[in-house]
Amino acid sequence: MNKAFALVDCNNFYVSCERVFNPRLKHVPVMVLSNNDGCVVARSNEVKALGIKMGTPAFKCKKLIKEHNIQVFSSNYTLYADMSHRVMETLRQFTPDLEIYSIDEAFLSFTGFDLRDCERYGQEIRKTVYQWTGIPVSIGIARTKVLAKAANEIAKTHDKYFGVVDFINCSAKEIDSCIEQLDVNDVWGVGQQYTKLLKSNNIYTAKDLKYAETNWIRRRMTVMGERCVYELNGTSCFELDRHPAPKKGICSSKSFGVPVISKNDLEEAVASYVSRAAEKLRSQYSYANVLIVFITTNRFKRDEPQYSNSAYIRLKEPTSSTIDLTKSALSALSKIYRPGYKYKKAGVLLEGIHPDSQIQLNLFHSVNCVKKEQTKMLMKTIDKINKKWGRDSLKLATEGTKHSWKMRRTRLSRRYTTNWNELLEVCV
DNA sequence: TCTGGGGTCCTAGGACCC
DNA sequence: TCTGGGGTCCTAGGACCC
Repeated sequence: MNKAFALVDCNNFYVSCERVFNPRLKHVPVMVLSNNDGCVVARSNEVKALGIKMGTPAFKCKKLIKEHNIQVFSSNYTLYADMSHRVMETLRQFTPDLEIYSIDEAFLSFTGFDLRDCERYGQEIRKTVYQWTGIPVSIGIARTKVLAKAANEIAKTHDKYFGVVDFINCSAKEIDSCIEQLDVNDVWGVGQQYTKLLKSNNIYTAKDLKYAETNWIRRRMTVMGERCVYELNGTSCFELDRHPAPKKGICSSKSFGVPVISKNDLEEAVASYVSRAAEKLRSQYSYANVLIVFITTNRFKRDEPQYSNSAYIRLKEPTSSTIDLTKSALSALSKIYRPGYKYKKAGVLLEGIHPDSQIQLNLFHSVNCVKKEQTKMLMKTIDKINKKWGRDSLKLATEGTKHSWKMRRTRLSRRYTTNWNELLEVCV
């Protein structure tokens, strides 16, 4: 059967989340910053119109913020994650056959639907998501994922389509004239490097790429590039990924709000990051046997002494215990820590990840099965308590309590949907 | 003063195996 | 003078995504 995909993408997602609970933000310029209030990661249309690019450091747009009274927010991931969940659950009402692709995007399978009605389905979805969650979305519908992405891009940038672009009921000629307006950089899978390469070879738009020579594309952009060209031509190469595989690598890292100098502070931070990573590891029922710890100074401060290093540890035995992982991480940190530097960032990576049902024990390492079982129960209990009473209700002492290095979030909105003390107040 | 965080896939090359 | 063929696994590096 011919496949059909709809890509539902939330418009300016983080900004839209802020607007749901603060109507005063409608029709005024709004932006959301990354961790540490560092870079711009979400912009309302008004901010986009001012020419502020995604990823711009906040301090570089200070003047524009003041001039245009841009409303600025720190990232409120608790709120965004909960709103995302609500949007996805709403989409699930239309079909259980969907892939949650990112915090603000999902592919829906329309295969088997009466495809003459695509446009109407799209409008219905848009209306319902807005009514139930307050989040505006755009929808692209096509025979392949890459084309659905392209249709979505067009829906988002041209008001005349009212948020839904359906390529399935378009002729090839109509599709061509649409994707001719799309910069090749806006094609899913074409990033900065490939854009440079393509443009220097006279491939400027999505349409140019569609008709490019596939052998050349394969040679220069690997098999992924070739698949992308096929998808633009309507031949589906990427399936709906309904059950995402467990992660092969888990990373937890963050920049510090203030430069960190003391080893003790660094240890606290690393222990906290291990704790986050181990939680993620256990939530997908896996063990890891490789741990990497890295620390680095602020690379933007050229006049300050620079140092960065990482330590790789192959664990004697795979584990998911925060206690075991923390011990290894701290001994790794000791090896690379050098006093006298101003550290800006630290992180922990877990690799060599396998399901906890397929664990390879070490022949030369005595196994204390009772202790193993006890640790497993302990971790389970900690996870349960933290789930019920909030993150960090129970943690290792090594993680510290002061966290003087924690990230800066000076413009944080409330956790309107997940915390009783932060509910929206309405004055009548 | 101030520059994010967390992932994926593909390829080439080396070590090693029979 | 002559030096196989066919694999797997691992790692590093480079591209991409949101």
